[in-house]
Amino acid sequence: MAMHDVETCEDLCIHTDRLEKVRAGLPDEDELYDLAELFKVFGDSTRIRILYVLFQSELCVCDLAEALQMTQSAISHQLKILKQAKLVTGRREGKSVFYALADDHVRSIMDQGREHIEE
Amino acid sequence: MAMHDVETCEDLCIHTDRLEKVRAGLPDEDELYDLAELFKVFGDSTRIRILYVLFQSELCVCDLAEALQMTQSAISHQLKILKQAKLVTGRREGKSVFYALADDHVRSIMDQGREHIEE
DNA sequence: TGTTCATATGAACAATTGCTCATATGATAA
DNA sequence: TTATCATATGAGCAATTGTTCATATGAACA
Repeated sequence: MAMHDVETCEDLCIHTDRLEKVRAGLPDEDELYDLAELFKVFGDSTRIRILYVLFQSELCVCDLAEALQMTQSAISHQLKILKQAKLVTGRREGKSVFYALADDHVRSIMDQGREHIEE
Repeated sequence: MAMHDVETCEDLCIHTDRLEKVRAGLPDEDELYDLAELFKVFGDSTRIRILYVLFQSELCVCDLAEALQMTQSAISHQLKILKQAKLVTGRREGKSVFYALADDHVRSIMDQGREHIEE
């Protein structure tokens, strides 16, 4: 047999019919990338904790820092990421900025996650 | 006023009543950590693409590598992570190992994510 | 048995990430 | 205005992560 592409295994292993269907059914590359970026935001325990705290009450940055026993700066950096992902919203009130969950998707995504963990 | 804890902001900012309720309502530290770990698994576009491919058909490692145009080694490493998170299962058939989605949580978590992105 | 082939895995490296520290911004109050 | 206070942000660093490369494992078959 002649030399074949080193990136792929033997012909017997490749199920060409399946691969065609699979490629056709895949969403856009961009959409999958964005989806991964979204889950990356959920993939940090500090941010998860912030979101869970906001489930219960909107809070200012300072209160969040106190609740989670973390630096104001650390919280602020993470809030920026959460805001960019449209998971939280900020509302200015005097000197403080109060943060709250942006919508119900946040809650349902996290609920699904917990269900999976509990098996 | 006497010197106060530099880690917290002024007393006026701390909403003690809210903080107490919030702390009481938080899930275990461990559970939140595990949840973040789960989302971390979804937070990579290679793994997201693997999962989407497996939505449509179970495939062996070699086929996955071909479908996503990636090294067998890279795919294998990622499959290990997906398997540890119980998102996929492996089934040996001769020399090949066929991977499939572990359960329906995977699909619903990703659907929720896509809904959020589409706004 | 020994060979082949699909898969798994350890080490190494580059890229990314979360925190800290210092400082900037921007609103409030004197 | 100037001072104060809550928040935002840039630079730097340590830790984590995804890929590659080389090699190990383990099942099938001669």
